[in-house]
Amino acid sequence: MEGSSTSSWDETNGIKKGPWTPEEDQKLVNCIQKYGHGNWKEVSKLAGLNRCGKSCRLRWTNYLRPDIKRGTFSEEEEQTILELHALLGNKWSTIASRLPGRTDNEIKNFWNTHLKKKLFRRGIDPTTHMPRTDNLVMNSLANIPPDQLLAAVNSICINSALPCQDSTTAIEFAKMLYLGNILQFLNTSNSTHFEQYPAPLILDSQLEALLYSNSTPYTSASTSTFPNLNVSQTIFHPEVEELSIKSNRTFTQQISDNSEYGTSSLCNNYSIPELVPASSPESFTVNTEYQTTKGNIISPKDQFSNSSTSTTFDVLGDLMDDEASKYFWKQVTDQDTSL
DNA sequence: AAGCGCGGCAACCGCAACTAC
DNA sequence: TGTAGTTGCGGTTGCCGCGCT
Repeated sequence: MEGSSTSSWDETNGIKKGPWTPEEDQKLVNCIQKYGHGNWKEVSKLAGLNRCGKSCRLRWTNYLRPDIKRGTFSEEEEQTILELHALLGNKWSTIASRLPGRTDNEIKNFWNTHLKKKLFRRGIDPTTHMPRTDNLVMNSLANIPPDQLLAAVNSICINSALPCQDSTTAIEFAKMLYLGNILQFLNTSNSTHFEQYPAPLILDSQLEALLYSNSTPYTSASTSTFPNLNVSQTIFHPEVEELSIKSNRTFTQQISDNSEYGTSSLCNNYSIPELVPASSPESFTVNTEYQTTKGNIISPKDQFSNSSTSTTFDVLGDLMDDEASKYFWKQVTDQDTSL
């Protein structure tokens, strides 16, 4: 690598590469303060640096410029980056021009190391800013009629329990809430309103605390509403019940509060945009051809692998139980609350 | 204490766009 | 109009520090 002491020199041109020393920085700053930076090749010469002009420019613009703001990104900056990236894509310099004191390189790094992962964990494809369809969750959801899926999620929210010690069941609950959020997103987003992101997961820190607290579960298992889901029904702990109901209201209320996206509207009109494949730029355009009443979501065969011959709850059951999805759901429960 | 793996970030590379002649 | 030089941009690399075992 160029950074090591032995490889910091371009053997063919005698040009130094790699990390800058404080002395080099000082030379460059002094030179630019004195002469400005019209021609970077000249700057390098005048400063007495054995660096190419390009390297000098990079060092100045990304590190030495006096107006550079360093440190962690604020919430506002983060939001701006998300919004601009949804609109512009990887136009880092353009995004940087909207964030005073931030460089394109800094924003790019921040995106690649933090924001991309953050969106990914929220079930959003970082490239398209649309719900991800590259996983089992979305593939399975695509084959479930929206009204049945909505009913299923609502029913699960009402009928399921929140055991406090069993992490497996905690994951089960996370699945339900996650599905709810996906549905919520699908019903409130559209291709032109790029600022819209999924509402923060219902699985907030307060709920998480309850899920993982050491209190004894109120218990106990009875028949699940959904045979294939294997979700045990237990009696609510009063505190948990309150939160669960609140969570459920958060989900359903937002739908019913807005007549345009009301439950009836959802069920009758299927105002759910067609799912899009992950990471394909052309998928920015949301297909607005919706389903006919009671019909399955029709997805191109090359997009979704699951057959639609199974029942709603078979598919949902598979989704909930499939071993392959364990890692995904573990991530949801482990990391979503840190968003 | 040492080894290992991983994430963050500075810096480089290659290509495209721009400018001057 | 063609060419060479310069600048800007986005993708990629690899060092470094930190946490874990």
